[in-house]
Amino acid sequence: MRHKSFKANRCPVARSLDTIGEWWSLLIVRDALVGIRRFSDFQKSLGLAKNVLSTRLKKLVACGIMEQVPASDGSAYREYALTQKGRELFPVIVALRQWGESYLFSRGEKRLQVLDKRTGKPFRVEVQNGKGKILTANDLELVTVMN
Amino acid sequence: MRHKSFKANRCPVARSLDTIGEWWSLLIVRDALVGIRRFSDFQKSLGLAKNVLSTRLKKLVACGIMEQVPASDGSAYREYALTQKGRELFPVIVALRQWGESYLFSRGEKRLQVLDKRTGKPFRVEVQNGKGKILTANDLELVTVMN
DNA sequence: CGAATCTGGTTGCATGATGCAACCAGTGAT
DNA sequence: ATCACTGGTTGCATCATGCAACCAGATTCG
Repeated sequence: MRHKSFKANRCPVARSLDTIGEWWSLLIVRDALVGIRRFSDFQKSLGLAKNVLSTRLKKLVACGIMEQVPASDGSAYREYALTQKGRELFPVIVALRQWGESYLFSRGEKRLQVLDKRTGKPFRVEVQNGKGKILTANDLELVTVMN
Repeated sequence: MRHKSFKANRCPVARSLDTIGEWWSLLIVRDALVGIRRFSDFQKSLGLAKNVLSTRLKKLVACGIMEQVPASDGSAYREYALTQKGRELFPVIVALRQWGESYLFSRGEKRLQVLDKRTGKPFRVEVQNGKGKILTANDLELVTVMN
């Protein structure tokens, strides 16, 4: 049985997961964010089966997160590049990274990190209200709105 | 063949997805964040098979994201509550929500939204460096650090 | 108190998704 | 001209998911 789709769900979180919640999808976006562009490089970096990579890339292209572009080295091959829609998954990746750093590494373990190119300092994500006040899970209230 | 585990991966994003990247897991956390606590309420809200819900909840408890606590109404039943580790997935959920709101709804479509309880205004997540400057995907550089 | 119902699951089964290996056409390098 | 690399596709075995049936203990109803 195919697993359920959340495409028609009213909740944006569910729709997002429907689009990029499959195994590997967000890791492909993560790799793309740090500059990986070619099929074989994604495969080497991620170590996933080629058929699955193929399926995932097709879906990412189909939903406008990535696009196929001519290779940057002038060869006849093509590369995969993030669209604006794909680049805006950046906060999702950073939020996952931040949580993983906090809770899933033991002391002394090596880990990869991203830094601000300019300052060399790590990133943070914060949830804020309009005024720049930092919010936590206790501050939320649920409503339905029209787009 | 069982799908690959990222438990030993150096990348925090991969480890996070290993922990909460399965179908339904983040939606369970989303529901828990807005106050759902009981098995049957999760099932009603999500519409997933009971055996899968059972499996997911067990895993979430096993990895310290949720815990079983006595029912708040004094009955003999037990409820599921988020731990601190679970509540700190809040920015991940908000980031997914924000992206979904931007890209996955047509004009005029109804959608659920979360608001700041106090001000009634929507949340935003922002990626910042230490100084409060807002960053995008172009500002990042990848390094390996020791914990 | 006894029966019905609700809660929180478990078990079996059919089907879809994933990983692996083999294969293949077009491109590029020698 | 040949040989390897790139970017896949196809087939197969196994695992995960959804669905339905079932079940034990707690609660409610009469």
